[in-house]
Amino acid sequence: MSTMQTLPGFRDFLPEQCAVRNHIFACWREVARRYGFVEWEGPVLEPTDLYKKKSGAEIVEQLFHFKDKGDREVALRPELTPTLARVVAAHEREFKKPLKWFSIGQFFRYEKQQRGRLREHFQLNCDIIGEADLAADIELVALCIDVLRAFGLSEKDVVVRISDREFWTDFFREQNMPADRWDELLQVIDKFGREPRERTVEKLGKLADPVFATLKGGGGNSDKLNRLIAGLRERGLADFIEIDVGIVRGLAYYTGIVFEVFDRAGKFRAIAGGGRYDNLIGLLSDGAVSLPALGFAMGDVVLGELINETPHAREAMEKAIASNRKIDIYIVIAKEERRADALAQIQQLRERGYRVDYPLTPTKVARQFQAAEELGARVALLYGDEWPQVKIKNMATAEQELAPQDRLLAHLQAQVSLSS
RNA sequence: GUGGUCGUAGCUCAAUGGUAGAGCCCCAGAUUGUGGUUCUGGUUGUUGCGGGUUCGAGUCCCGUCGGCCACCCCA
Repeated sequence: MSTMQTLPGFRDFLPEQCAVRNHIFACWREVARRYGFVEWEGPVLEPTDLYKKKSGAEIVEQLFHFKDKGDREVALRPELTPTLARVVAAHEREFKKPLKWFSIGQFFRYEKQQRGRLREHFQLNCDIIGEADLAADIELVALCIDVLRAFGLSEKDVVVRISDREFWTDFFREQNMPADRWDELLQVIDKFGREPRERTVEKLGKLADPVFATLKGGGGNSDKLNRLIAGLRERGLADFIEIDVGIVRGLAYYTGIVFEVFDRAGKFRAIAGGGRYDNLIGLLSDGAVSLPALGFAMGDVVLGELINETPHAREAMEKAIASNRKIDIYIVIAKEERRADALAQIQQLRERGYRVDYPLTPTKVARQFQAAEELGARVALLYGDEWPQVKIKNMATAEQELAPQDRLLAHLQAQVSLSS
């Protein structure tokens, strides 16, 4: 393994990729705040037991884990929910309910990488804690949809498939299945469609026929799911959702509504997923604190791929990135004798919030204008023989005017508004 | 973790078993202080790495590392 390359599944973020990532973060953060969520963060490294206990075997087998120098079994976090549950259990009395928290962070798993699945990725996590009412589920799904819409994705591009684990546990109860087999059966339903039908039949036994019938029939008779649809219809978001009782999700801790987001074309992996986990906080705190909770996560990798291949979303992103990258003013130092005067001015402009760049070493004027162009400067200020006047050039129109250097700021205010 | 496939300059790719190349990018010039154009010149490689076959290997064989695809799994 060469030290010249990244570890498999890890990425370098060169300026271009970093800009993409930051654009994604900015949209995530902006929409979460629009919904009144507040940002928090937890540690990247946790005791391995935190995940062994509650997440289910699927995740634990893929943990990036090792022993630290204190002989502790530790793991890079594969997901945020167990951390959240722990934090909330410890601090819940400090906050009014419901908590509406979001977080943007990096997560890890030790798995052979493939397109859309690396060993490291960034996720938006949005959680509501302390509200058992379905209104919270509706709010959360609406938030998830609005996050996608912030990227220019429409109901033609993405779909939220929604299900309810309670729908299945009620069903198992009716079928007189012992409760200790429910998790296992849910896993079988989760895999339905991904493995041969005979294997599913074999695993389900006498339950096979009724399960198939239910999957085919959908959740039409579920009052809860119908109320959820109605809630989203009221917000004008119904076109984004579909009821699909085949959605169960791999994690063991979900208890109620669960959902996953996919691209309509079915080209990519799941873009986001989440659901209700009313028992997890109680489980992790050994019953000390019991709070209903729900949340979803959305990763940057699949989302980035989808944006890239959805023309209108891609254009919107490129436009946002381009305008964010631009500087406001480029200082052309045409005569080195004026460098000190130029630097004094640069300092003032920067203090006022302008994005300003200039050549660090003596450079031909033509090259300096070229740099101004490439950096996206709206104006260039030329320091040279005109001193104590400064030549102001509008880069878009190529128009030039002279201004006394002590009145430069007033002249600029008319031409250059601050980049945000 | 299993199987398939690929690996040549920073990038995209050429090269019948016979001297490793092109375009782009980057850097520098085209005599005086004005822009994504043009022209000229320049840097860049242990052909992923290690073995083997051969007079001779980028090319064939084996191994290994890495990428991609499928399976597994999917936060």
